Amino acid sequence: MRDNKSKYHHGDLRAALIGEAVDMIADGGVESLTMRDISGRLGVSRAAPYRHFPKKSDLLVAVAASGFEGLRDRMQAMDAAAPRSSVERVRRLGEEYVRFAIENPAQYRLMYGKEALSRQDLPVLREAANAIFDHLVLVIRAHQKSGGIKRQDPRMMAFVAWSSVHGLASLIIEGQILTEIDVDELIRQTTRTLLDGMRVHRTCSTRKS
Amino acid sequence: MRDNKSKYHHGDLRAALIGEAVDMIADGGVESLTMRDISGRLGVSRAAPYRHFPKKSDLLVAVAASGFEGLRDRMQAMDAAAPRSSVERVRRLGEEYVRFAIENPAQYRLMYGKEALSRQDLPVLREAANAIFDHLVLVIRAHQKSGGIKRQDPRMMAFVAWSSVHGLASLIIEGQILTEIDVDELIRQTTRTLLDGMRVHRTCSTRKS
DNA sequence: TGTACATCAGTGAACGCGCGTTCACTGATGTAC
DNA sequence: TGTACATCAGTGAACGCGCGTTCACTGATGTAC
Repeated sequence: MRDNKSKYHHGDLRAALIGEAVDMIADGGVESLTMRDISGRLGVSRAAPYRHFPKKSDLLVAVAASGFEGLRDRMQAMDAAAPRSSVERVRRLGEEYVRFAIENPAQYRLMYGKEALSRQDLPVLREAANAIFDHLVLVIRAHQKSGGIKRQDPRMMAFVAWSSVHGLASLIIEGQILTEIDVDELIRQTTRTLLDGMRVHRTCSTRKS
Repeated sequence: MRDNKSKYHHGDLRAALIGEAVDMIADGGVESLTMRDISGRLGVSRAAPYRHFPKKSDLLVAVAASGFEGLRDRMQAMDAAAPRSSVERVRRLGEEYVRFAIENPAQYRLMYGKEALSRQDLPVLREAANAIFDHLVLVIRAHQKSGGIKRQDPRMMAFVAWSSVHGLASLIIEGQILTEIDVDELIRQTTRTLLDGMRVHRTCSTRKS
């Protein structure tokens, strides 16, 4: 594409920048992404990116946004793949979430961290993140209707579930899990504990508070 | 102390640096901590800190270390406060952990994040972090002996528990929890769900896998 | 179909800033005699 | 108790680097007639 063309006009520098940025932060984290470096890698002058992203943070926002899109697509695809029980839906959603984070650690950090971006002020990112959370709420609500789960505020329960998978994802990403631990097994145990904990406990369980 | 003394020798610049660094990252995050700025705040020349910390990262390590100490002390104090049931011990430990993170967000991020520090290579920090994790394992083991909990690898269960509280702490710290949610209630729900999920489920529960 | 021209996406060099860190130095302190 | 001297913890100025970003510019593209 770029070979048989004059190189003066890149073709789709905007998309190329986002793609390269994703690769770069995947390799060395957000702090390794510099405007000078990314220009060099794409064989373009240092000023060129500024045609598409007036500020560096705008590029980072685009990277985060593409991350949210990717995660949303994966979760929706997973959920639409086959008709399943509501337990199974929640479990698979959680596991897919963790898997995404493991596969895209730096991007995940960018999406849910505070460091590089002030997500609060950015409606675009806010909506993207909310869409994913809302999907979780939806599935949990369905699980509640199926009857095997506590009838509490589904948003509250969604936060509890999110805490669990987000925490697991973070610990893995940040290298806090000891090597001798089987990560796949840990993921299974985590989702299972979560689902057991959300379930209605009948006569045999003595609740504390 | 510094008033009635000559200001040439600071007295305990090392400790003052750590203290001021904690304050600075509490205010504006790790990225707001600069060697120039911290010198100015302590009324000391820019080169002075280098007498005590040859590199900036050494100061950050000290800050993280003091964070681990603080967290460890709080957890041990909480655990030693009064004789309690093993459920209650696990619950309180979890809640105290989250509370520490909420009160010291930037320091917490420094302790368990990868960004600023490469904890892997630093035996000091590694041990400090392990001490805290080991305490959790200890309490979980005790809870297992009391009988109301699954008899799985306690380290695995500790990771599941840690995921839960670390995730909750992270979400709160990073501002991901919607304002309309009652955070205290969320903390309670999270620990309760965790404890319920770890419990042995008898006849009334149909386990999946 | 050919030409004039506005617009757009690049170039290459440079600016300016903030940062970590270093340097030769100097004032204060502790200790041996 | 007083003095000589090694050692330690500061000073103040500067170096050098990498970074985001800007500037006047130029080549390519699309469109009206």
